[in-house]
Amino acid sequence: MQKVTIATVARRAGVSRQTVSNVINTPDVVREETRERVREAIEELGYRVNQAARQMRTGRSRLIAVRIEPARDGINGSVLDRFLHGLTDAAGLAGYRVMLYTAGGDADEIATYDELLNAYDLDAFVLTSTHHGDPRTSWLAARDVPFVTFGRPWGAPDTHSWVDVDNAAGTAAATSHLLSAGHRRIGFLGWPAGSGVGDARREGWHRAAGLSALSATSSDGVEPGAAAAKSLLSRPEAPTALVCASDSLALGALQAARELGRDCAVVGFDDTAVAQAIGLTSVSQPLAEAAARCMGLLTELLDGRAPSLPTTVLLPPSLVVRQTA
Amino acid sequence: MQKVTIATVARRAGVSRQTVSNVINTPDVVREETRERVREAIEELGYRVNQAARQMRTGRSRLIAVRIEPARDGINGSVLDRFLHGLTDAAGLAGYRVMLYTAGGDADEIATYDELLNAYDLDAFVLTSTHHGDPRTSWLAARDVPFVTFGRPWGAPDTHSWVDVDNAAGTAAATSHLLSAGHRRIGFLGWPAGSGVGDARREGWHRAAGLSALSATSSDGVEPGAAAAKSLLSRPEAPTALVCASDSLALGALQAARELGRDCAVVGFDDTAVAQAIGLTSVSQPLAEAAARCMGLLTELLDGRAPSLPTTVLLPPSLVVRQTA
DNA sequence: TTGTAGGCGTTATCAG
DNA sequence: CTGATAACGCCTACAA
Repeated sequence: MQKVTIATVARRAGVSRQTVSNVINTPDVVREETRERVREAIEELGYRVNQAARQMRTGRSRLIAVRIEPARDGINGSVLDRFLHGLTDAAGLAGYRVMLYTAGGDADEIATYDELLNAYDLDAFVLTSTHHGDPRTSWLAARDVPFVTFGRPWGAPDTHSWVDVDNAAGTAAATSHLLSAGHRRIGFLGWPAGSGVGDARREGWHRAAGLSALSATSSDGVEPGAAAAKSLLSRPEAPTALVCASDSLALGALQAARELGRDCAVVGFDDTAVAQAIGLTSVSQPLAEAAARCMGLLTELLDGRAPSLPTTVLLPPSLVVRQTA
Repeated sequence: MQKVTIATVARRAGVSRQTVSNVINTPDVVREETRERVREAIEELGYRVNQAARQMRTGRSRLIAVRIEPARDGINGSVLDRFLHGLTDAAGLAGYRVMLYTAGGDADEIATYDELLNAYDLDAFVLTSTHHGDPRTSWLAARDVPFVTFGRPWGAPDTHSWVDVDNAAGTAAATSHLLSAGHRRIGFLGWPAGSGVGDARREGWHRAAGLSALSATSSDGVEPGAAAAKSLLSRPEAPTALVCASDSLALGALQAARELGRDCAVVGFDDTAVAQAIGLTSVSQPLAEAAARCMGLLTELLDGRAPSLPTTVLLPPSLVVRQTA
């Protein structure tokens, strides 16, 4: 099977190479009849535009890059993977492909940008896990590289487009659910202040639960969560329900309650595999939609019809009610 | 910042473009001194080979493709993600990049191969989730497309290179561990016969546990696993320990034992986040190593120094002992 | 509406 | 060992 180029198609359809190119890139400029004939030839020959050649001419690769992270504590790591899947789907629909890379830290990641940009002419980046003082966004912005972030620019002005999930709304919904189930003392188990995501999750609970409610903080993980929950449940006026900043913490809370022989409703966050497996009520992020919206913003950027102001998208999470609350 | 091409470097180093190319691709053909001068120029200018141009010349893209699957039941889905991460790492080290795609089924996936091959000149594919009568391998083989599979060719002869984890050894190790802990009636909770992976996991247990041992099958999942475990534990001569084909099943078994008020040791498979979270003893697959070996086989294939016979790699899993066994 | 003439950055070929 | 030349497949002018 010989390689099929634009010339092969042209010969088959009895037109010039240029006409074939027009049919592909600017169809409306070609007469209906000719267009049809060319399309048939393309079909019959199974012709596909060669990206490398196109890229060399246009300087665009139709490739976008995303970093794949190691599955950190494993329990919450799957969030990124579901996002990745959604992004690959959405990119494919828009005629783009997703390229993966790994990086050890921000500096390492920036070096990778440089390489990817120079060697592969990447069209855009999707950044995840944004954090306070993130150097990646400013690097990209300084070079006019198109990008969107999944996660808002914590502590920085909105100088670029982003998509995020309304974390506060998630914990607020969880708290409301507990309130309407009759709970009156609803506690919060979260991370130490300073992480944007963690603070937002606390704030949503705080708003809905009222001032008198108890809270505790611990680093993420089942063990630390159990310890913190235990101290919370041992106080006078102990909460009868706990909203947690992650499924890991929620699992810890569940263990603490069991060990103490206490009945305590628990809600987690992220609706991970663990939550599904053990019947933990949890706040679920709309990851496929988030990915699709990221891709949508990106195509706007790449097609040049970018709005003058950066677009921001805040998606509401949903509560998945199971046995624990 | 102007675009830096091979010509820029050539001018800076005071040599011809070709010499620069030689320094990059066949260094030993250039005189030491010249080579050094060119290398300095490359360094100073931050020059990077343009993949698109190189690809056009050589027909090779230094890109390999992997399918990303939706996180099926979620609980076991993370296995593929860890593999993906390892592969991205290994590929980067070997100078390759990983491109992602999704597909609804085998036919859909084959159509994607065709597109990826034509449009992006992909160098190779890594297939996961091989199964009986897999049409993908024969399609690729018929077109001489380099590929390796993570998962052996079930029920077919070894006509291509593959990497797999020795599933039977994993369950055998789990069983031995239980035996040395004093258990004498060790049961197995697995999937219905027919899936290569499931059959291998059963066989390893069977070999180590002996003929008299009990087993039950159910589809994967916590609920089905609990039901099957319950019936197993209700029989006379019920097992005192259960080896399971997955962490989902193991979790079900744990629930069943608790509901029945029975003490039963349980071992899962895959060492997923759930196992880590709840302290489930589980068989762990060396996914990073599997990915690295896949990449190793691939580079052999791509560098033309492919052995005449396909290479097969069988990796031993390891048992992660936690509280449940 | 269609055809013709470069050139994108590399590398292979072949002469010096 | 080094340097000139052509070609990979496509797209953007420009001319017909």
